[in-house]
Amino acid sequence: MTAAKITIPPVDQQLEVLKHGVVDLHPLELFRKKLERSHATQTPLVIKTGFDPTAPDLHLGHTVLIEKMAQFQRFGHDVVFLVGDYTALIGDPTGRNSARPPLTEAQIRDNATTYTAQCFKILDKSLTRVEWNSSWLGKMSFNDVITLASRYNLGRMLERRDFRQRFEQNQQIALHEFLYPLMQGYDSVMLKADVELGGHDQIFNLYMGRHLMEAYGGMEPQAVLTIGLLLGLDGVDKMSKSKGNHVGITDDPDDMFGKVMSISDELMTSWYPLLTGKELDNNGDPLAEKKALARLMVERFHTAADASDTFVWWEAGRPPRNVLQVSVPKGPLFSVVLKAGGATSGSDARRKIAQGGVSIDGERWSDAVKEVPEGSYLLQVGKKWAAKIIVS
RNA sequence: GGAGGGUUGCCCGAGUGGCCAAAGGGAGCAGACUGUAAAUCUGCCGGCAUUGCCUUCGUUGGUUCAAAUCCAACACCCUCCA
Repeated sequence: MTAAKITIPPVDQQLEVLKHGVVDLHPLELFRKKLERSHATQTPLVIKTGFDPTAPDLHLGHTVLIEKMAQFQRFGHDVVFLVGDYTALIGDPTGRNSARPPLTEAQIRDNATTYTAQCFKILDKSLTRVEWNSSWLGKMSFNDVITLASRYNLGRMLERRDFRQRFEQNQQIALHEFLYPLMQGYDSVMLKADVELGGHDQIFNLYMGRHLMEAYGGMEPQAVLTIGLLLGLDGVDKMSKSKGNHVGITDDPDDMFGKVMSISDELMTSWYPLLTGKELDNNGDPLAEKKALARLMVERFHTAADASDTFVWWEAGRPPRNVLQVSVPKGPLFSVVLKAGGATSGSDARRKIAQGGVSIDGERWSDAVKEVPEGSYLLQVGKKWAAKIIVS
């Protein structure tokens, strides 16, 4: 154990922090008992959290969970970042109404590498144990799989809402999808997990871990702890990269700031406590609160300097950055816009011009075929794009 | 093995012979407005082009003056019965 130097504090001190933001902590008594034993013997608990490397980047939704892991870590526990590289071959059916397309092993490798690197923006790398579940799942024989599968039954599998719905609606459920929860549960057996953390939608899979730990030779089952899910920017669905409603933790500062600024006031009330661990002051100025949150996020995943830089940029009305210098041949306006990179096609350029989105040296041009004379200008297309052009 | 349903633009989804570059929604883009990249409103939303032209509705071929729409074969997907 690498965490041996940290003193594990008394139970109540830990519980107070660990319970914050938790949706479900079950069974509480068992959890308490584990903490007590751990404190008494100064033996870290094994805290398991699995991540599916199905998309290459972590987003704010993941970070809520990772923050929770960090809390356990600060209390001296043995935090395991489990890369579900093998389970990713199947794809978690959670929340899905159809089977996921399989990923190639190479994709999974790449994704997992960036995942683990990104999570160390929050976790202490030296205290984090990274495990890959292919290291045991990949070695199982068909016999082992049969044994595993025999520990559960169809009826209980169909208790799970995703499966039941798909089953009742006559949608396809590929047989291997049933294996997913079993595999995730088996990970807990192999890790001898004391606690598994997950998003609240993972509840079925987490309980599977408890079930299998008991089924495999009567281990003490893990406690499960679920976290509220962070909604996506749309305020409707859970944040996910595939829905495109996410804030990636590698998003550049401007983008990150802007995305946070775009959320509704209503969404703010659920985001704020999840991301800051503090309650939102409902009497505060909503705009100022949101700017503060946006700034905090940039600071957390970039630097304080980035955060203040972005803030200044935002307050200045978001002038275009990275104004490139481009040389373009003389010609009609639409072709200049296209060649300077301000439009994706000639038609696109014409549209933008017609709609009043194009200006040269601050003056709006509306005639797409008017010749731009030789010289150098500042070309702006829309509010976010600009280039210094040299027409020759 | 048998029966049936499906494949439309970035996504979802109408469209069953001409009025279809293809309804509607979402996303996106431009503009207006605004405490906000929220909400709302307006317009755009295949490509080339200074009137017009070219390519698109799973693939290939066919019928027709004319096809996303009809026919045939093929591919892929799904459902039901066994």
